[in-house]
Amino acid sequence: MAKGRPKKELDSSTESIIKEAARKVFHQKGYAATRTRDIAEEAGLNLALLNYYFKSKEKLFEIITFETLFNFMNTLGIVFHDENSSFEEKIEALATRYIDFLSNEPDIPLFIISAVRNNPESFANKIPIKNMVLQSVFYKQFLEKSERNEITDTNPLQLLLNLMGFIIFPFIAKPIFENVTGTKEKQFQDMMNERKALIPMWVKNMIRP
Amino acid sequence: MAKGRPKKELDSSTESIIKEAARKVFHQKGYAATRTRDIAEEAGLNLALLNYYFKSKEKLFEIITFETLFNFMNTLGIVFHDENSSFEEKIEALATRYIDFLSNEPDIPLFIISAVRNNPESFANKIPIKNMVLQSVFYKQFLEKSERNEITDTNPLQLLLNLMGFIIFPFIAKPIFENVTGTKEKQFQDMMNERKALIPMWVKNMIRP
DNA sequence: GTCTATAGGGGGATAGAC
DNA sequence: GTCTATCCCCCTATAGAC
Repeated sequence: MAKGRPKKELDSSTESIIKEAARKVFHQKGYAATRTRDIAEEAGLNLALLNYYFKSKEKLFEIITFETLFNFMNTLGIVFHDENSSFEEKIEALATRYIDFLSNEPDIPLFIISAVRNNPESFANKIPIKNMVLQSVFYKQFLEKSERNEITDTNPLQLLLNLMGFIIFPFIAKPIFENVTGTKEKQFQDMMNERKALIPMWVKNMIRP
Repeated sequence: MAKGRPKKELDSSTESIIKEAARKVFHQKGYAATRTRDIAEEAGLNLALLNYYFKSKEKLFEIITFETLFNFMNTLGIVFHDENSSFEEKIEALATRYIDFLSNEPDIPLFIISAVRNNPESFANKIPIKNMVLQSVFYKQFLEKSERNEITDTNPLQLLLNLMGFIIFPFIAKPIFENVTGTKEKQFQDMMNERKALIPMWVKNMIRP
């Protein structure tokens, strides 16, 4: 375990150090506002090394964007395609996993949304997200429920939007929310953990009031 | 009506033209990614005029940010403080107004969120949003309902988060959503209009399942 | 591979003519 | 008030020493 080279990341090669630094800074500030100097400084390395390993700021950004997006969507894919869990279990798993994930990396939603917005076409081509959702076990389970009249005519796309909104929106709105309500970091986190149980309930009430 | 000078905007003074152009470009691309040259071009005017009227890119951005934020929060304030409407009516009014508003200006949520994120302290000082929510008629009506046991112990902050998420999240997620589901502009807009009636229902189910 | 030094270009801001 | 021309800094990228 100590000997076998780790399959990914966390090795201390210069390349990985730069990538980690780039990830951090890009996630925080987005493409336009980050300077390559910020990344070099964050990495504790010289600016010239970025170009040596990654050719340009843009290439480096593309790599980070792809990995971030893939990572994010993969979590969704794994849960959505699980043959051995019920519809309800999937919702609970999704809420729990993503809330834990986003609690550690709250900048990711805004980063992804901005990246896609600035480059919608490249996004569509790189990751087969369409299939990830519309051909998932989750989606099929929803349609089956609907056919068995266990659902009071709810548009599945509205449901999907709300489900993802329940999970993601608080992290996006966090800075404003904390300002408006006077909530502090810890309270916010408590609320997010509360939502792991609340979201499945809300979704249930939504499809079967 | 034609003679009385309009109280605000839409006059064709150079200053207003620049501001409108700045609003458009800043909303679309954010601070870091817009060049003052973009704004000048959008306005059909010379670059030097921006500095003549607004001193610097940063000052111009501050003005746009303040006005955008004020405008957005004001809509919320008006609805939340209405003494003559019920709790349920307020939710419906909020959904309808904001969905119409955001349908015309879908870039605003992301703009505001990014602006606040990059400058949280200046945000808190400029607009008394805290009072706007926590001392609103809306909030009081919620607490009264809660005391009369018309609500099955729902955290008001969770409700607030969900209500705003129902309205705002779709517009933030729009580029990704359209990609993932293959939805087109018109379908998306139909879904948003559908939500004007759905949101009050969802909220109702949330506090009284 | 890693550094220092610098080229090269872009973008915010201003001088000065009209 | 509005324009053209230009300054000058900052940032990305690269050349070249070690």
